[in-house]
Amino acid sequence: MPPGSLMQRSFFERAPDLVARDVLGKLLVRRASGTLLVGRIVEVEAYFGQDDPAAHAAAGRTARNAVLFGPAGHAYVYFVYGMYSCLNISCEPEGHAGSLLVRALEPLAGLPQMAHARGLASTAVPRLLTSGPGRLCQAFGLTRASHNGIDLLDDDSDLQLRDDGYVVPSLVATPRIGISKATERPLRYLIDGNPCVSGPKRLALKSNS
DNA sequence: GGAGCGATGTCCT
DNA sequence: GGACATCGCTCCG
Repeated sequence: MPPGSLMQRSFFERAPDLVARDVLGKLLVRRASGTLLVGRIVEVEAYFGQDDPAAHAAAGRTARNAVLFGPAGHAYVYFVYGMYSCLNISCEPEGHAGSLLVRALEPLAGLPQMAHARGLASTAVPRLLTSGPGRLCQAFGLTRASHNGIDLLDDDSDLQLRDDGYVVPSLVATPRIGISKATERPLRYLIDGNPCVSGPKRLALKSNS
C-alpha cells in the first residue's frame, strides 16, 4: 500500500511559486512491477509561463511543452543534454503554463531498486540516489516515453503525488540553478538542512513556512 | 572541494 | 546549427 493519501487537484491550480513552497515535504510514489519507490520532495524550482524567459513555455505552446498548458497535476518529463530526463509537475488551470521542476528527493522506500537503476552498489549513500533532477528520474525510471503527460493525481497512475502529513520544519529560497536567463529571482525552494538537496544549501533568503 | 569539460539526443530558429 | 532546467570524471590546490 502506498503511504499517505493522494493529493488534490486544486492544490496545484495556483501560481507555481506558491505551490512550490507547499509541495516541499510531499511524497513522490512509483508503483512498478511489484516494487514501491517512495521519495520525499526536498527541493523544487518554480517556473512561470510567457513572462518567464527561463521557462520551457516562454515561447508559447509547442509539441514538446504541450503538457505544461494542460490541466494541473500532470507530469511533464523532458530529455536534456542528450542523457538525462527531468520531471516537472504542471500547475495552474488548463490553458496556463506554470510548473515545478522537482530537483531532489529524500529516498524513503525502494532504495536498493533505486541504486540498481542508477548503476550504484546497494550500499551507496542515499543522497547519491535522488539528489538532482537527472538522478531522481534515473532512480525512479522516469522517461519522456514512459511518463510524459500522465496524471499524478489518479489512483490508477503508476506515478503519484501523496501527502503523509509531514510538516516541513523550515524552508529556504535561493536563485534557480542551471539556467542562464532570469537567474535573479529566488524561485528555488528547499527544506532547510536536508542532506539530500542538490547544489548550494545556503546563500539564502530565509523564508517562513 | 572546486573549476573545467566531455558525453550525448532533441527541439526550435 | 546552436542551445540546452545535467552529471560524473579529471585535474589542481
